[in-house]
Amino acid sequence: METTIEAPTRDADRTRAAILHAAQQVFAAKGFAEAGVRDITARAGVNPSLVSRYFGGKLKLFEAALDAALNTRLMTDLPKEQFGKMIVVRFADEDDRVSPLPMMFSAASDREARAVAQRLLRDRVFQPLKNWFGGESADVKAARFMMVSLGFFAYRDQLPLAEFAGRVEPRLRQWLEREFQAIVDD
Amino acid sequence: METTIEAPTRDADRTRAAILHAAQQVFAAKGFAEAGVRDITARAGVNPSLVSRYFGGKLKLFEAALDAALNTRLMTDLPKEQFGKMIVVRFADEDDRVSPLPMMFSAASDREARAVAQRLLRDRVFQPLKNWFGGESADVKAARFMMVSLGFFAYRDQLPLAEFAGRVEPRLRQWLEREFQAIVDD
DNA sequence: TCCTTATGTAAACACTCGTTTACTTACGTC
DNA sequence: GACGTAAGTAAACGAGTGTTTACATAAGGA
Repeated sequence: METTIEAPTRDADRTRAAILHAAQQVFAAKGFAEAGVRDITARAGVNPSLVSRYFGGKLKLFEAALDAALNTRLMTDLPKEQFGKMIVVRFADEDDRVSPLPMMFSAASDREARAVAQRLLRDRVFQPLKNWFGGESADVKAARFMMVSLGFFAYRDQLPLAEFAGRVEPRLRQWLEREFQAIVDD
Repeated sequence: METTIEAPTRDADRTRAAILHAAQQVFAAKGFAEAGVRDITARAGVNPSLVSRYFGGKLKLFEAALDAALNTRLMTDLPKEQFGKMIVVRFADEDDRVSPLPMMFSAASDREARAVAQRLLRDRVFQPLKNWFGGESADVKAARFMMVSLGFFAYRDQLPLAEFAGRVEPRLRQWLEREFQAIVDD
C-alpha cells in the first residue's frame, strides 16, 4: 500500500499545478504534437476540459510548461573556469530531459508551437547567454553554444545511432567538455 | 507564357515520380506531421488516394522520399584534406534543405517516422561515415560529425535565434569549418 | 442550514487526417 | 473499332484531435 496524501478533493491551484507538471513530462517525452491533452490530463488525474479552462488551450499550456522549465534551468550560473565540465554534467548526468532544449525539438513539428519555443529560447536562453559571454563575438559564442547543445540533444534523444546510445561515451564526453569550454575561453 | 511540356495524361511512372518529388519538398519544408497527403498530392497535381496506391501509405512515402534524398547526397565523396571547407559549402551554400539531415527533424514528432529516419540515417549516413573515417575512434568521429551537423541544421532551420539567422555568419562558418576538419584530422 | 459559486465531469461538437471504396475514363491490344 | 485493363478521380469512412457545452457537486459564507 502507499501512503495516500489526503489532498483536498477540490483545489484549483493544486489541479492547475498538477496539469502543468504532467504537461512538462509528457511534452518532453512525446513531443508537442504526439502529446495529447487526454494523455496529460489522464496523468494528472483530471478532466481534459480543464486544460482549456485553466490555460486557455493546448498551445498556451505548452508555453507555460516550457516557461516553467526555463525558470528552473539557468545556464549562466556556472563558473566560467569549469563551464565545460559542469554543463556536460548538467546535460548528461542530471535527468535533463525535462529541459528547455529537448522540449524545443518537441515543438519542431507544429508551426505555432515552434514559434513559441523560438521566442522563449531566444529571450530566456540565447540572450542571457550572450550577455553572460560578453565581448564583441558574444553572439557567435551564444550561437556556438546553441549548436553544440542542440546537436547533443538531437543526437542523444532523437536519433540514437551509435552503440553507446543512451549513456555518453567517455571520449565523446571529453570532446563535449572541451567544446563548451572553448566557447568561453575563445 | 511558359512552354508546357505535353506530358502523357496517364503515366504511372511519371505520376509516381511527381508524388515522390513533391513529397521531398513538402516533407522537408513542413515536417512529416504537418505535411499532409493532400498538400503533397495537390503540389503533384494528382489525387490523394494515389499515395496509398503507389506507396502504400504516408509513412512508406516518407521512407521513399528520405531514401531518395540519401541517394543524392553522399558525405564520403569529399577529399579529407578539405573536408571542413567543402562540407560547410555543401551545407550552407547549396540548397540543402531537401537533404537527409533536415528531413530527420521533420520526423521528430512522429514515433514511426522517427524510427524510419533513425534506421536510414544509421545505415546510409552514420555507418558509411564511420567506415570512411576509419581508425579505432571512428565511431566517436562519426558521432561528432552527426552532432555538429544536427546542431547546425537545428539552429539554422528550427530556431533561427541570432541576428544573422538565415545566412551563415562568417565567424560561425570559420568555426564550423575548423570543427569538421578537426574530426578527420584528430 | 441554505444558497451561491467555484470546481470538476461527461458527452458531444467540429474539424482534420490518412485511407478505402465505387466509379469514370483514357490507353493499348486483338 | 470494340473491349479489357490500368490510371485517375470523387466522395465517403473511421479514427483521432482540441475544445465547448450542459450538467453535477463539493466548498464556504450569510
